[in-house]
Amino acid sequence: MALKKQLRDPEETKRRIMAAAKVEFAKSGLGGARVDVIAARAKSNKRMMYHYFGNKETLFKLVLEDAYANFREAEKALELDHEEPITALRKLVSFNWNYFLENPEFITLVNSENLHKAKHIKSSKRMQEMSRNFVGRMQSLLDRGAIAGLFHKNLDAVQMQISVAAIAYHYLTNRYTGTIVFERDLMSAKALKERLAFNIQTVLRMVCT
Amino acid sequence: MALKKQLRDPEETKRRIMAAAKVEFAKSGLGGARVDVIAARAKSNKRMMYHYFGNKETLFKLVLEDAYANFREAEKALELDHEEPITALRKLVSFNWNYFLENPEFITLVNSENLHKAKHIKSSKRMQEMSRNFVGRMQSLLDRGAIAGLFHKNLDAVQMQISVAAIAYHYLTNRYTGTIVFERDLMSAKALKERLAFNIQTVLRMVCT
DNA sequence: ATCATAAATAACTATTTAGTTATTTCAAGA
DNA sequence: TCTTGAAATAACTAAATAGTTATTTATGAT
Repeated sequence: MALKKQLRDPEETKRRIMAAAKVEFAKSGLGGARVDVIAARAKSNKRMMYHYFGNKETLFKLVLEDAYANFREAEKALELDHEEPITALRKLVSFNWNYFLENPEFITLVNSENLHKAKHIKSSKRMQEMSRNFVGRMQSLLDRGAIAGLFHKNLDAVQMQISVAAIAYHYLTNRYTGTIVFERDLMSAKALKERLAFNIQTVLRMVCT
Repeated sequence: MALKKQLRDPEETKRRIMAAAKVEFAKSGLGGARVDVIAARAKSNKRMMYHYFGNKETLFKLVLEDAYANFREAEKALELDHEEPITALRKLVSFNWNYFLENPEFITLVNSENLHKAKHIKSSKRMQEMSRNFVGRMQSLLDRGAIAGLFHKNLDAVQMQISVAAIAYHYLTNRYTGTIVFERDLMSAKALKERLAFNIQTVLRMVCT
């Protein structure tokens, strides 16, 4: 009876609260999120949230760390060190695009944290550990490309990471105002396909000799 | 006595409320902003805010439209049609960077509006009018560059506008989480100078033959 | 079986908040 | 100088909200 639903299951309850909080924080930001909404969505209650997480901001911090962890894990799973540099870069640009597209809550959580000047993760050990190898992977990709004579030398890995994220993230986070400003449906299947192709082209033009 | 401060000055009161609202909305987002704080900062009171603006969301809409108007006006004032294409593009990239740097409230206001799926400006005539010529200016810049044989042909002006904004906006809006993720001070004078140079290089590599 | 403990729930509270009412103050035109 | 309408203010209210208290209920160890 491994699948029997327990009436009392602290781990499962915590998980449900975290999942509900992620939805609510993503939809309304930290300031706009309501703990009653989180409790109701989790099919739990406020007392459980305060019991397991202490307060709203701690819950937000854990949800955000979790979102970063998922993103970093997914990126690591690409295993791009085994790919030819140009293929690896194409895959990395596509990965960023698809991840932000499929996980829009990541974007709004990060935006919300920046509105609060990153106070929740400022001294988070877990965040630091997650980020460590992240730039390193881009650096070794750029190094391999440079050695092969494919890429420019001395490209800054941090600037590249930020730019690869930027051209995907910015398009998607500002999709709503963008639709008005540009009087164009930025989210049609055709538009999305075109933007991804444009982004790949952009990054290759940035790095290729 | 043109400078004499009037005790009753509806235009000046409206202006003060708008200015105060801009600060508060930029700092806390629409959801986190407090009308009491706006009234106090404006050295006015809530009743005046409700009298002149009706409600919090209408005030937000006007503040946001105003922020866009200022941005568009500043861009138009560059008068890039008289510049040689590459110089014009350099100036446009620099303008975007400096504007976002010097007007951080523009970024947070736009982020807040996107969290709300652009509901406040969705049917704003004023927004549409402001945006009209904006893409056109990029298009004519790209056309002039292409005709001179300097730029690639058939570059999409909308994709270019989004990308030029993205590489500046994303770096600056995510400055706080970025500082943690990259374990690097992204806002030192040196870092800012380097990023601007990197962005100019990026855009030139995107478009130049 | 029963007992101790942790999980779960609902009802409650103190505070905050957007928006309103009632009242006072100023200034321009008659 | 008096009157009138708009500008300004302060005190208020109803609803919402983060966090708490009091209580019940299930479960695993003995």
